[in-house]
Amino acid sequence: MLQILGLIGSKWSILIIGQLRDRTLRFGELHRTVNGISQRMLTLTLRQLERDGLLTRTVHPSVPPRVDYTLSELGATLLDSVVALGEWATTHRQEINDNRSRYDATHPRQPPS
Amino acid sequence: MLQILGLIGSKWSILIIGQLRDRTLRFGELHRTVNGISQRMLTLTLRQLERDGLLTRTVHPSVPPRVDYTLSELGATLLDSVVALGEWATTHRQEINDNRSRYDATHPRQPPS
DNA sequence: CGGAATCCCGGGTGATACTG
DNA sequence: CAGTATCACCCGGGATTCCG
Repeated sequence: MLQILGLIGSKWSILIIGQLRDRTLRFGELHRTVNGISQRMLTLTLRQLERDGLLTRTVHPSVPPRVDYTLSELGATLLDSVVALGEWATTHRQEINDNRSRYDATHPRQPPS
Repeated sequence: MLQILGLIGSKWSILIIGQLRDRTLRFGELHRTVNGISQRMLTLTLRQLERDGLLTRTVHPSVPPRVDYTLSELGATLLDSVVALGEWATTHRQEINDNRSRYDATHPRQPPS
């Protein structure tokens, strides 16, 4: 259970699954569309998602190489929840940032001596 | 956006919010019901959730001390997504574990020399 | 193009002990 | 009971370089 949540927990997993919502994407396309992810983390996260069977990895034996990533059926069952999470984050982003600012203002880290 | 997802991302956040689904809990109760969390991580995660305004922390000036944690309105708006995620994890737990085993069996870490 | 390998740092996390 | 403090470690994650 903890491991399963750990998988979902990765913000990168959420973003990647969100990107594959309704289309197949290549490695480079994911790299460009997933904001701020490094090549390393993209590779590692994709491997993990593949291992868990949430997406399928298709290698086209061409030159130059081409690798496609598509949500599996299992991955698709996660879509609704993931999309909901993403929308929640977008919707309440400002509110949360405000809360953080207010909290930080009223809870000084180093109580003034 | 990334920070917001990072917040949700924590498996502990998901589990804690799930526990507070329909009731107020004390620190010790959370410690007992959230499987495998250390006291330290429980404290830190609760602080973070409080900072973001997802839950409210109420200190009762009694002896012994008593601290109650309750979902805020904002936190409640996350409930549906979080609960859905939890149910998904429970439902597909076995399937994912099978996928992992199969993957590991067919993708040796050290290719036999 | 789509990785794998290596180096390296910061911080996330657990264990333990102490406190109001 | 509900934390805080401290130490120590592991690993998530970036930067860089090399490969098929």
